[in-house]
Amino acid sequence: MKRAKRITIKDIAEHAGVSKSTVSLVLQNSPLIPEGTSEKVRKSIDALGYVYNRAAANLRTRRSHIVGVIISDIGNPFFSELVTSMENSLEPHGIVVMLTNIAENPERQRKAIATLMEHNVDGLFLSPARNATIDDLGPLKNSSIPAVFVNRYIPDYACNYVGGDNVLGTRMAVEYLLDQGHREIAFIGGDEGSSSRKERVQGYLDAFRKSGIEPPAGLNILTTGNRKGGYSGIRSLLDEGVRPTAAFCYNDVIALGVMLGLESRGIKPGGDFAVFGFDDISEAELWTPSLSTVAISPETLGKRAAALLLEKIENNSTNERILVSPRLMIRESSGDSL
Amino acid sequence: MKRAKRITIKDIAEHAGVSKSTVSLVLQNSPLIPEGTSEKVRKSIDALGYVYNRAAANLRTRRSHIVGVIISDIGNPFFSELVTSMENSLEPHGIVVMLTNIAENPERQRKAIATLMEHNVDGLFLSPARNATIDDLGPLKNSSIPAVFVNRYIPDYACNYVGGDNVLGTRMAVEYLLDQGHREIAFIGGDEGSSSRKERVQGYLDAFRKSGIEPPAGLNILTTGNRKGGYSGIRSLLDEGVRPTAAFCYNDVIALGVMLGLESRGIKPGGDFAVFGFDDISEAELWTPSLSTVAISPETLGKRAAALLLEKIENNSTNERILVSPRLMIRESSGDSL
DNA sequence: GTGTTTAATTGGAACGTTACAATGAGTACG
DNA sequence: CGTACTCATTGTAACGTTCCAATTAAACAC
Repeated sequence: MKRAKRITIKDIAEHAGVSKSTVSLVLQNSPLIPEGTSEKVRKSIDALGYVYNRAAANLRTRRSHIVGVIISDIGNPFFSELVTSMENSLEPHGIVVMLTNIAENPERQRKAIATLMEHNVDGLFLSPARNATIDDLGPLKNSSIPAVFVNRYIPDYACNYVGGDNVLGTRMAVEYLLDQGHREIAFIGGDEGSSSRKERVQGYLDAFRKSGIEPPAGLNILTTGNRKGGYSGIRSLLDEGVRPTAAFCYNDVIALGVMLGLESRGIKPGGDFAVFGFDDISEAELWTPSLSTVAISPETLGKRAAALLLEKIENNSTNERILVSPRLMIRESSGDSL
Repeated sequence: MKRAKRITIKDIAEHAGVSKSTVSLVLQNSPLIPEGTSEKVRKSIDALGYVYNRAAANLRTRRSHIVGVIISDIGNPFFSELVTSMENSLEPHGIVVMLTNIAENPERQRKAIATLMEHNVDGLFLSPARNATIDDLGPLKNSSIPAVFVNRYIPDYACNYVGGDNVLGTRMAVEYLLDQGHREIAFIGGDEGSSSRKERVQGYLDAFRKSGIEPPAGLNILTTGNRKGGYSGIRSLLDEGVRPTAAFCYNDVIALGVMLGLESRGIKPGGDFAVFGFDDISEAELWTPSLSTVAISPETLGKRAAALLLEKIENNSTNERILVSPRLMIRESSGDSL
């Protein structure tokens, strides 16, 4: 079956009795073209069912109107909300999103970057895989294409960055717990090496230090970043006989798992035990008990990131680093004071 | 700032002392090229930091290696899992995904289709907006580009389709509830006009009919498709004084809302009241009580859809309609028999 | 009328790749 | 030694746009 011949600008030029240059000008609605001509051309466009070929135009203009989005783990609702927000902010500018999920795999990240660059993206959002290093940036690292790192960044690599203020957010939450009278506060979850975990631990320690209280020992544990991680994390902690009164969790998903784990041991989160999360994913509010958490709205993050990238695409100036301040969402899971 | 001159196939041809045709052949690792030459070329590629320009190639080959994905609502985890699965199946084929979220808006759907077609996608996945009609397909409807409708389709429009078997799945669930002794079974949620709601209602009625039982009146209500919809839906039903003993919900998200709504009225889902969902999103299993539901795994759906689209891209044959059979996931929320 | 300005239109060279037909250099055969 | 092959390589015309310089047409001033 012969592939149907594509209708091109040239065909519609013939049909309308003008040159292809004129058609091109109409397409970009240039002020040079008087109403009469452009209407004639538009009629031919409808008549022949022409569809614009952006790839061809791209070749000439060096602007693809595509941005790449590389996400470490779309399974996580935080990231899917983030992507949605980016897409929403970009769509009005006629920019379309190429999405790649790398499932925390540096190898895939590398490949994704290469592929997106081959597709000529105008810019790139990158939420790098955990443990990714400069080498996992592939051809991006000595290219001039605008990139914005979101939510995570790569140590020792100068870049545009938009993220929540991890240190501040965690400190606020832990200070809140301290105010409530808690002392044995566990830090649960996340895995080593991620920059944001480091920052959150930092905030956790800062809160103690600023209050002149010695942080408890043996209560800082690593887990995988999903519900199961939180679930088994808290259980193994309890199994060791340690009995904290509160837990600050690396993120909401883990916190939900922690709550399930507590319940499975007959401990009532929000009643007997205070639980704090981080992210404010949409489940947080609707869970029973509702989850107290540090809100860095993925929506704001996406908006800021989009604005920043658009600006960098326009005029590629120096790198910027934007920290959006978190808000404390106090709900049922953090309970009343002791 | 002058935009850095792009390194092209021509530059590396010069550098390697061959013609650009040869370089092109190396790039496609053609068997015509002996090891020596290709190695020489590859060295130049590394040395100059060349990156392949797919848009240019595309112009010649008419294959973009892009597929478009249009999703009615990515906020819904079912769809984000679906997208993830598609992306995973496509990535090994060197195909990249262009994602557009249309937020159930037919206007945006139309625009999305047009934009993706301008970008020359090799194929299209489409989960159409509710109430979308043939007209909302824009240029797609008389184009020959392979499209696969997923999870929803447009009435009276011949197309490739991959979806769960809504009728069967719902019938299985409602038959289960009937077996348990329930008679006053509500059908909650979804909004009118969506084809999948119609099918699920169909299955609901079929179950009654096949058992020779008259379906209850006044228990079939519409809601918005999110948690809030389920929450307020069941509450307003209870407010009217109706007292069903079980609810089949249009989807899991609504079912979770229904459970919250029941609890807010002192009714214990799983104990006093049986709740069934549809979709088996990942929360279903982890909620308390865990949600009984009809599982159409978005992962399988995505895989099947990807396979189908790939095949259609290879050889555009006649339309196919694939229904994947659901599985019943019996968990706590459907309780014990009455 | 002629010359000058302004407004519309157009030809053709890019953009970076691939595909095809053509060329050249070996090698083998009779 | 000429012919016929094979194997590597290459020149060049596409692909569908945009952009620039050039052309034509129309409008105006004197």
